[in-house]
Order: sequence, then structure tokens, then C-alpha cells
Amino acid sequence: MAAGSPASRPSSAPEGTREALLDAAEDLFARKGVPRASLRAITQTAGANLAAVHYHFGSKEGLVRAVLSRRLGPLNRERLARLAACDPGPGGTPEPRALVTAFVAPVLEMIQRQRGGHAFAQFVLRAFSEPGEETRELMLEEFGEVIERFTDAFARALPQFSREDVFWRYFFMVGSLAFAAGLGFLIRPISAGRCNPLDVDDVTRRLVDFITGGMLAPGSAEAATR
Amino acid sequence: MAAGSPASRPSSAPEGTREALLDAAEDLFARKGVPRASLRAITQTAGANLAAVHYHFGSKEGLVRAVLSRRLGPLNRERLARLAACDPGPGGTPEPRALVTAFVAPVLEMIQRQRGGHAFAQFVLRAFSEPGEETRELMLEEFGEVIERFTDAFARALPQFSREDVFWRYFFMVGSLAFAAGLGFLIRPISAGRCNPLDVDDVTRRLVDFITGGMLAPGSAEAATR
DNA sequence: GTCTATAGGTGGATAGAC
DNA sequence: GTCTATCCACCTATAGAC
Repeated sequence: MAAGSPASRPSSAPEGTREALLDAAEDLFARKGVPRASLRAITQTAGANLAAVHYHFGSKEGLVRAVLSRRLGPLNRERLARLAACDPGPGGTPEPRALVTAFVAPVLEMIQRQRGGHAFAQFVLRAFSEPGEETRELMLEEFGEVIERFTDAFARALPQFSREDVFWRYFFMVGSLAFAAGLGFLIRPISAGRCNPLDVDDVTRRLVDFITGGMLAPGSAEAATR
Repeated sequence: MAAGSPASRPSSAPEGTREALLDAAEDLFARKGVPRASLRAITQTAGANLAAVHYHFGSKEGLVRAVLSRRLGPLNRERLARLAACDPGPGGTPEPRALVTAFVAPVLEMIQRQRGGHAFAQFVLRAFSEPGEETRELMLEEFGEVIERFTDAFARALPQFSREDVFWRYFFMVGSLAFAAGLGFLIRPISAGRCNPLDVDDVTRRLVDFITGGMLAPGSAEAATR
């Protein structure tokens, strides 16, 4: 075991190359942005060869998609599982705060627990805000079921609102979460160093408070019919 | 007038080159992202020469900074003016909803009224989420006074909350606004086409409803002292 | 599956004439 | 202030040996 350390033999773990590439790509995409993260830097970090990217993922874009899917899949499955757990069944009315927590908490916990979680969250926000259509299509595929199931649940939890209202509020919820998750460190300069973004339980509680208040807020849109 | 159209004489308006470069850069940065917007494409769109960028702005990064400052300055002055208008003076308590409106409305109105406003909003969101330190520093300089004045006003409007609470809620407000302003079109796939992001008055009302509800939400963070 | 070598293209930046 | 021409670094992608 001690002799012939695997680290010195890049080709000793053929099945590890793909994962190593994904790890390195995720880190570099997040830290430098996709356009500035070169395949040379990625393959070098992964201890792999430049051509390996094209063998495993076809292209740089394919690598981007694979990096996103790898984490978003499990994350959204976790969300759906928590949603199912707080659903009282047909006829019942789910608790709005529980729905918000089921949506928000898995993201912030991933950021805290998984290595590179914060960088990944920032990467997801940037992937959304990038102009290219392709990445965004993948994202919407990835989030499709979550959107459908959660907006359904909120519609039942908030019967006083129209379906349109629910979609808009769901959208605002996504926004505050995405911003807080990807750019949480900005709270430091904003608060002149008085707030700590690293206390994830605290941030989760605060964010759930805020979003729940927003979801439950009385609507002026319908009232102001003119 | 008809003879010798200015469009065919790029050098006929020497003082316009700088502004033309800013216009073209803003559009291309927003639509393609900074790294993929080449100086060649920018100068060609502006009807200027490649070297003009380095003459006027020193570098591509200098051009980025100039593009951001040009719009953020007036926007934030407008916010501060509206904030001053809804401040009842020392001893008085400002209306939370009015503060939220003063913060949010100028952004959405700019998006609607100014040419390229939507693209610019998306560009600002991306500038925040980009890893580079330099751009973010400029942004925080640009927003510094707005942060200070608005958090002060909210602290007076919401005396039941600690200063820390106010900073966090201000941060969440920025998140939902930034996401809604920069990625408002995402409401279409989310709502399966049922919501319209182009009705700015409607969006403003909905967003102000949501944020105001979040700002006023009872806090569980302090209560749960554990 | 992994490697080397290279093709083929584009980028930001600059020198120097006008 | 504006232009042309060019330098040099870098990128993605691929061909073909092992």
C-alpha cells in the first residue's frame, strides 16, 4: 500500500478520471467562471489529460452540463422528499412555513456540508444569469419537477391567492434563495462586518422568516383593480 | 441633411465615440457576457476603431467599470431622492412599504423605460455573481450610500428588530429584486407561460407586496434563543 | 482509455503613421 | 483622436500513436 502510491500513477484508477474531472471542473468553474476556466487548467488539476474531457463529455459544454446535473439531481430529490413529508394529503392544507423550509433548507445545508458547496451555489446563480440558452434549458429541465410540485403545494397552502399570484411569489422565493445562497458573503460588506453568513442555521431561520412573510403577505395586486 | 449622411462618416462626430463605445459595450456585455464580448465586436458595433477602447478606457476592464457606473449613478441618486421624500424627519417613523417602493421602483422603471434596461439589469446581476474581486469592489462603492441610508431608514421603520435583523432583511430584499430584475423572463417557463414579466406596474406591485411582507414578518431568530 | 502534438481560430494589447 | 497592421498568448477541438 505504502509502496507505489496511486497519486504518482495517474492512470492507475481509470474509473476515477471522470469523477476527478468533474471535481476539478466544478471548482474552477465556480472560482473563475466557465469562460475563464480552461480545459488545460481543469485537466491539469484533475491529473488527467487534455483530451480526456472530449472523450468523457464530448465538449466543454457537455462538461458544464455534467457538473450541474451531478449536484442538482440529489439536491432536488431531497427537496421533493421533504415536500412529501410535510404534505397532509389530498384535502389537507400544508403549512406554508414548512413548504418554504423544505425548499430552502436543502440548499443551505448542502452549502454548509459539502465540500465546495458555496462555490457551487455561486456557479448555479451565474449559470442562470448567463445569456446562453443551452445552459438555462438544462437548468429548467433539472428543476421542472420541483417547480411543478412546489407551486402545486403552495397553491393548496395559500387558497386565498390565484395561481398567477402563487407563481410570482414562488419566483420571488427562488430569487431571494438563489441570491442568498450564491452571494451570501455579500452580507459582510453590506452590514459592515456585523453579520455572519457562515452560521447556516441562523441564515436558514432568517431566510425562512423573510420568505414566509412574503408568501403570506396580503396582495394589493388584485385589490387595485384599477 | 440628406446628402452626406453622418452614418457613412464614422469620424464626423469625434465627441460621440466614447458614448457610442459605452452603448455598444453595454449591449454586448449584457447579451453575450463580458468574456465573450470581444473588443472587436464592440468597436465594430460602435462604428469605432479597435484601438479607441484603449485610448478612452485604458483596457477592457476599464470599459466594464465605465459601463456600470454610467447607469448605476443616476439610478441610485433617484433612489435616494425617493427615500428623502418618504422620510418623515427625525423622530418620525417611515412607512415600510414606502421604503421598499423607493428602493425597488426605480430599478423596474429603468428596465421598462430605458433602452437596453433589461439587458443592463441582467448584466448587473452577473457582475455581482462573477468571481473577480475588482468588479465587485466597484459595485459596492457605487451602492455604498444607498446601503447606508436605506438600512438606517429601515432600522427606524422597524424598531422591533435589531440592526443585524435589518441588515439581513435588506440583503434578502436586494436578492429578490436583483433576481426579479435581471431574470424576470424566467417567470414564463416557471409559470408555463401564464405570467407576464413585461407588465412593469404589475410586477412592481407584486414584488413590493412580497418584500414588504418579508420585512414585516415576525422574527423567529431572536425568539428561538434555544 | 489515455496520451502527444498540432491544427485552426480568437482574444487583448500595442506600435507608429496620419 | 483615430486609424492600420501586427504581436503574442491562449483557447477548444481533433488526429493518430500507444
